Amino acid sequence: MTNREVCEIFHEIAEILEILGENPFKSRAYRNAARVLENAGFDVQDLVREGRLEDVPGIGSALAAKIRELVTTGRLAYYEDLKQKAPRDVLEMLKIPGVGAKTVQVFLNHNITSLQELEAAARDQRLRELPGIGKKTEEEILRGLAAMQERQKRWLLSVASMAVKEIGGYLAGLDKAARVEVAGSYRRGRETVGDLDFVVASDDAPAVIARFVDAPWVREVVAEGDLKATVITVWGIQADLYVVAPPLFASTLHHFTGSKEHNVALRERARQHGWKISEYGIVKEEETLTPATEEEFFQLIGLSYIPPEMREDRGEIRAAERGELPRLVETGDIEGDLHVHSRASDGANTLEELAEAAMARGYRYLAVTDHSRSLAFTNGLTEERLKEQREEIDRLNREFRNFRLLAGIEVDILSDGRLDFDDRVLSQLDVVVASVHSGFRQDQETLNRRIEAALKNEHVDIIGHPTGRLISRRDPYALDVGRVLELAADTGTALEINANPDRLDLSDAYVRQGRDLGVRFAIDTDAHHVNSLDDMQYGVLTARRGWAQKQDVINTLPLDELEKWLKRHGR
DNA sequence: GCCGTTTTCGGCCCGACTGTTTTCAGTCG
Repeated sequence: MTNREVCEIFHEIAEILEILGENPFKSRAYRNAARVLENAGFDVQDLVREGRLEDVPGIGSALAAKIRELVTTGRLAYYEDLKQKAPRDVLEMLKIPGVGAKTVQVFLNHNITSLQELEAAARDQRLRELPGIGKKTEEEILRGLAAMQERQKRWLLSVASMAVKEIGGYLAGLDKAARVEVAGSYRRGRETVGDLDFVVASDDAPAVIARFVDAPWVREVVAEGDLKATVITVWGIQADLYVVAPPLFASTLHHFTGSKEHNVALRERARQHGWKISEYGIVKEEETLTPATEEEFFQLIGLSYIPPEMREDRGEIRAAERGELPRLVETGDIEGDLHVHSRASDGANTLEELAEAAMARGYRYLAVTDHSRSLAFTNGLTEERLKEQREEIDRLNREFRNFRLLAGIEVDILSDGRLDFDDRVLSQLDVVVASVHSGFRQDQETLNRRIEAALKNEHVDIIGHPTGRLISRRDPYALDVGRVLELAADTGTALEINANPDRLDLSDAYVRQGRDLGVRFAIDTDAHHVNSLDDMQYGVLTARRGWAQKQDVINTLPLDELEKWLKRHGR
């Protein structure tokens, strides 16, 4: 029983309790405990073994007993009972927009106990007979049922980014908009976002709202009020707009940047001091303070500035109280990219084009790391072709000033754990990235052996996309990542934060875990085209979400220090 | 169900929008 499995069960229990009309604070307690476990750096099984469950804030005697039962028997009688009362199909009803626990209660009281029955009742116009439900709600439910698949979708950061540029540009162009900022999970740099939130400062809210719902990229207006509006865009992604008077901009921006958990924790803390926090500012002793900036906002409540990427209630508030927040790595710290492909394997560009693009981005170096021979479908390089490429790189480097192409390889970690080139070949290269591209379905033991062999090879500098996941398309390999992190800290091998928005691998949570162990990272784009060099921003966001600092990331090093690191790195 | 410089009992984050109501509950972020 993993942390994640316990969390899922707790979340489900919380939903069932709400539908059953139990004490709302009880379901909150389950949710809260689930969230603590999700973000925890520990394994519940260890805590159970060590009898330390109750030391975890949010877990008292009752929840501890339930976790113990789950971990030791794999089942939970209480949960089995609850499931009888509200089967999964009923919980699905909560996913319909506008339908919450109270509405589901009404359905259950009128013998509507499945999505099918719900749809039938709506079609027969029987729903509108129920208390608190009218014609509009009935229609909304029918629409919601039809769009359920689509609406649950989350969007990759790269897709959201395109929409943000368009919408942000449009809003910024409005006369009445004094300030425009994107908020929400996009601003926090989450790997996927469910919708987009914009905050605009204006003295004329109605005018801004009117232009927003009337924009050319609006497909459907979901809600329209005096201060906020919600639309579905032509790209399918939902966009929310909040318009406030200029003095309230910073408070509102903070509020809608979230996360929800961060906000709740912050308000809870404020309440303990006798203050009150809302999007309208901070109330201290009857006086409402409206900070001009987010920096001032945090200052007013006795905290140092918490960057958006850290606002997840994962310990950032306590760190800010103590002035112990890390100084997160920034895009401007990046001196070069250590994993890109050229035309020699499956990339699109020549070495010159790659070098030029790197220099245009202010980089001091770029490692060309084409695939190795065994990846035939990528036109992987043989030893001979690798040698030719090295010669061309040497020739080009003689012409560059303040820039260096590094000769590298993305060497395949073969199914049996050997590398695709022997040590003699690898030792002649500047940078060696080792990655798994086959045998994804092997068992955990085998996969760990393969990666561990690569980590222990003294010529390997970086493990590429360490867990192999593709966001919302392919799960990670069955890897014990904890063990990989520990070994990487030991051997001094860097782990990649692959910046490709489909990968973001390592993920933010693993970065955080690795950082605490002293792992070094390389933020690489794995670009197959010069345009993808710009993906670096997503990798940096992920690193920041994992609390990584400049010194945790090897490609922030100036060239001479990087070369020293590549030669030694801790061995 | 948790928790305690206000508490071992009585609290537990805050406000806008919508629809169904005639003053508010439910939902959402």
